[in-house]
Parts: sequence; structure tokens; C-alpha cells
Amino acid sequence: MPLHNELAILNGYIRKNNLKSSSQRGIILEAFLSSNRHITADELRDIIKIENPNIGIATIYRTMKLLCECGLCRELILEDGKTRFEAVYDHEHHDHLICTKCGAFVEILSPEIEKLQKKIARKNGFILKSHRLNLYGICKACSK
Amino acid sequence: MPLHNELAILNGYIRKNNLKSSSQRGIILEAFLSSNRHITADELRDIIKIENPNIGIATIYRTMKLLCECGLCRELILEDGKTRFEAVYDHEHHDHLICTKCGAFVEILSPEIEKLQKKIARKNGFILKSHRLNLYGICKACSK
DNA sequence: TTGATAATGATAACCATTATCAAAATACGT
DNA sequence: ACGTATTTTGATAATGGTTATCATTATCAA
Ligand SMILES: [Zn+2]
Ligand SMILES: [Zn+2]
Ligand SMILES: [Zn+2]
Ligand SMILES: [Zn+2]
Repeated sequence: MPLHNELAILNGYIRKNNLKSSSQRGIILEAFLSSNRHITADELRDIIKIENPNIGIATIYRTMKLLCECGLCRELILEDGKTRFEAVYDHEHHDHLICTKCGAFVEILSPEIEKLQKKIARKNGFILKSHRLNLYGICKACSK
Repeated sequence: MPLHNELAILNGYIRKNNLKSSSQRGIILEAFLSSNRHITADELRDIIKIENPNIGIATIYRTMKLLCECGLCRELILEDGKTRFEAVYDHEHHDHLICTKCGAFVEILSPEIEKLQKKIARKNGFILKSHRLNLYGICKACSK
């Protein structure tokens, strides 16, 4: 059932916007969700290639963009020049703690930090629209 | 005198590492410092081109990298795929509040947030090495 | 001055992502 | 089911920022 809700959202978005459904979109959505991580387009292609070697990288990019539009996915841009995609459905907002050795991602959330951010923006006359907080460090396993 | 100290640092680094000095490096350093902002390599080239049209973009990239190595400069990677360079000498650590309409940069610093970041990292068994916090919003001038 | 080495500039290469476009798939009214 | 308009796809070219290459030039110590 985890896929079921997301598929309904995707199909709803397709219907509402007079788009057309395709098998590729379902395959990509499933591969993305079951990967269960912050994945790049290239990594996703490698997974999909095993069972569907004929799905092109352009379609993967297009579909991930579509998933972002219908609120199933979010782009995560770090400092390595690659865009990662993460599932958003049933996920609260969060920031990231990333191990620079093994690449592990930990999702973090600090209501205090979130509150302080708003305060700082207000103090500077800004209307805060979004923010990105990335913490980089060495995880427990890697520091042994 | 502002340039004087930075030039001394650059020349010290060059001497210590058995590199060779060049007029280009001095020109690029001065243009960078006097621009006084978070500047891209391309923007810097446009400024330099006026008086030194023969300095190539590759040399600008190489020199900015060198300035980062000797602690005069820091790379700032936002989400638009361009690297910005900002002066570090005599600048405390800070994060950024950026207007998504006009591109204005405001340097911010919250000791509370910095402290909370360390706490979160520790709680997750990480040794915190660095962090990036970017706040995006609409500045006062742009929201009128 | 010479010789060794580093720096430069032009440009090719790189790499992730996006655009292009002909062919295939889809949806819908008949 | 058929025809047709429209969307999607996949291969590949193009893009844009950055880095690598390499022949030439500049620097510097002996
Ligand atoms: Zn947050
Ligand atoms: Zn996440
Ligand atoms: Zn900070
Ligand atoms: Zn700054």
C-alpha cells in the first residue's frame, strides 16, 4: 500500500492537467520510492536499467520533475553539483546531516532553529520563503 | 592598506609553496577584493576585462582556487549552479539571507543556531565539520 | 644568462542537465 | 474498433559552468 497513495496522487495530477499516463512513469515512481533514499538521477537509472534497460535518462529527469510538481518529490541540491531527489509524501520538512566520508544522510529537524531563522529574516526585513540547512561531518561508524 | 595585508598573505603562501608570482594574480586579487561582494568567476572576468582584456577565464578560476587555499577566499555554492567567491580575511563565519528577487546578500550570524547545530550533530553521533545555512526570501525593497 | 619550473591563455574536454525532434503511445469522440 | 489530435518517449545534440591540456611565456635561483 505505500505505493498506492503516491500512484493515486500522480494519476490525479495527470488527469487534472490533461496529461497522459505511461508505464514508464509508474516504473520510475516505484523505483524511486522503493530506493528509499536521497538518490540522483544517475543512480536511479542504474536501478531501473536492470529490469527496464530501455527507459532513457531524459525520461527519468522528466518524470522526477513531474513528481516534484505533484508534491511527491523534492530536489536536494548539495555542493557536489548533483541533484538528489527525496520523497516528500508523508514526510515532514527536515534538514540534513551528511557524513562526508560514507555519504550517509540523516534527516534532522530543530524547531528552535526553524524559529530562529524566521526571527533573523524578520529582523532583516525579509519575508522568509525557504531555507536550506546542511550539516557536514563524520558519522559514528566512520570516525572509528 | 586593505589590500596590503591580503597581498602579503598571498605572497607568503606563494613563497612557502615554491610557487611563482605573477601580475595576473595581483590584478585578480585586487578586483576581487574591491568588488566587495559575493561574486562569480564570470562577473569577475567582466570587471577585469575592462583594464586587462587579455586575462583568461582559466587564470581567474585558478587564482580564485589559490586564494581559497591561502585562506583569503571562500566558495559559496548556492542552488543556481554557480560558484560565488567571498572574501574571508577579517571576516567572521556567517551564513546568508538572500533575496530571490533582486539577489541581495545579507550576511547573518546566529550564535544560538550555531550552538544548536553542534548539539544536533552530537546527538546523532556526528563530529560536525562544517555547515551551510541559506535563507531565501524577499527583501524589504522588493516586497513593496 | 641559462636552465628548470611554474603560470598563462586558448581551447578542448567534462559532466550534469535540458532541449530537440521524429517515432511511438495514449485518449477520446465517432 | 478506428482515426485523429496530442502527449510521451528515447536518442542524441546542446547547454553552461568548470577543469584539463598543452604549447608558449614568465619567473627565479644559480
Ligand atoms: Zn529546516
Ligand atoms: Zn531528507
Ligand atoms: Zn553558520
Ligand atoms: Zn558572505
